[in-house]
Amino acid sequence: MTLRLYDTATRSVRDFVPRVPGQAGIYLCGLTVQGTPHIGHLRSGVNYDVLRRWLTHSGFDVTFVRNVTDVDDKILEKADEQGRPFWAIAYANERVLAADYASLNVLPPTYEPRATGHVPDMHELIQILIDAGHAYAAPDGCGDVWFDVMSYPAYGALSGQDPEDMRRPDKDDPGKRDYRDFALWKGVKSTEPADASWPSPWGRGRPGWHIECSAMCKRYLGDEFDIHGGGLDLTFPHHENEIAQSRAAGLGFARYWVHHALLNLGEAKMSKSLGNVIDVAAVVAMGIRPVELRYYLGAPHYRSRIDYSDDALREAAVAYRRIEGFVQRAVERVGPGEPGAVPDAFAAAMDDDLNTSAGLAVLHETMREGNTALAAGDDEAVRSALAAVRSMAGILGVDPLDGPWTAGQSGGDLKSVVDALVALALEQRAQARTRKDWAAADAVRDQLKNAGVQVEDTPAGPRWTIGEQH
RNA sequence: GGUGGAGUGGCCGAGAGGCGAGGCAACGGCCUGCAAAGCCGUGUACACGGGUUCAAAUCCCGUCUCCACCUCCA
Repeated sequence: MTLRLYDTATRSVRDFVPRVPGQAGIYLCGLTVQGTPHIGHLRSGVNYDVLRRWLTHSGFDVTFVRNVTDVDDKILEKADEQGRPFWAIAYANERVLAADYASLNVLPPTYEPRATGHVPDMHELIQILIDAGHAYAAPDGCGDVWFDVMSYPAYGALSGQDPEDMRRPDKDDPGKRDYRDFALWKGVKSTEPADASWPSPWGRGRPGWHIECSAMCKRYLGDEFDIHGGGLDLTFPHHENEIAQSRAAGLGFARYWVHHALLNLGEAKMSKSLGNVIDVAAVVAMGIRPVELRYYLGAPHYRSRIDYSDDALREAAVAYRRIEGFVQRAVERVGPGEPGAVPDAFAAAMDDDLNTSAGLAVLHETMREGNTALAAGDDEAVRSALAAVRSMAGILGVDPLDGPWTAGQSGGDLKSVVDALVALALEQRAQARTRKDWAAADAVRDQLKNAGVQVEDTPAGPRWTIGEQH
């Protein structure tokens, strides 16, 4: 079995053949840190984290690079509004992003380069393009450098756009030769802060948006690499421009283009400018834990649009708690064990363009067998179901026993104190039950419930959990 | 106007020519003092209108509705 991925460039599902056998280089367009992330942004991180985990599971040595765009028009705008340095704003937002990713168990990338740290790499690439006749500095000496779109015949191939059909903007930039040309380097303007510009052969300025990705791909993944990912909304112009720049500069660039669908809220994609935004904090305020949010974001296929709703999110949380419940009960019975091999059907689903929904169906079926084994007291079957469930959940990044959600959960001293108190209460309940004094027994259970402790009777005696049912 | 995509049972959500993915909810049953959890069973869904085919949710034609991109955007 080999992984098959949908490649935007060819509009087809293709076998994944790495450039170097056994290795995979992935570049994911990260965020422009002009604000704090919402859950739509986070979907991107989750989707590619699953791709990365699956490749790793499949035996690949994965180099995963996700950039941070830390200087752009909007960040400078915010800096101006707030009277703070642009870099302070960018970095603060980057920290929130990192914390959100961590809370969702999105693994840190192999490297996370920032645009501002790669200005010389960009200059190098821009000079190559100028020398090759694919770029030019604006004749008025303002410092802008433009890419000459019509000099690159394949322009539009990735996104299926015909340059002839492209809308002409209302106002043309006077420095451009053609309205389709895009900026490689932006000359500093008098209104912009001095600390947001860098020297260059064409005058002080800052990076055009697209060039940073081309430069960082080259630096960390080489002239040609395996997979370039990003949101569907980046296909044009961003990725189209990246290809044009890189190929025009003689680089092989990405061999596969993977785009994930967006998350909509109320008939439009979630975005700050529309104000239809939900972030991790808002989700947590609903009583949904980050792991449950991850399950929600990762369960639909990555190329399917998610129409966000509170109800769907809550439902996903319930589904996840079922998995968690099985794992807890199984662990109580046979111990955590180790994540084991993945069922063939799961592997087939994942190899089929990362069909996480079909994979989840396999997980649920395995879990049902595990529950049956639990009821039958077949420890061997419980062990193997647990191992399989854990490894499948692990690939999706939601193994209940592995992730930031397990940190501090054992609770140390507090846990043993609670354990003792609950045991005391359960002992009274047991005595009441022996007397068949159901009212007294149920009163104990109800009181525990009010305190946040759920009691369930099992063949092996009562077990209790804290605060999972809602 | 151009480009790409979507409309699946009460809800979420896979599938893409032929045995009803999976989850949530509901109902019936088993288990239980009761409950919870779990297990078993029940639903004949594929926007609409035509067509191709022995067979269509899946292919073709047309219609409607929606989304994304063509400007910054995960």
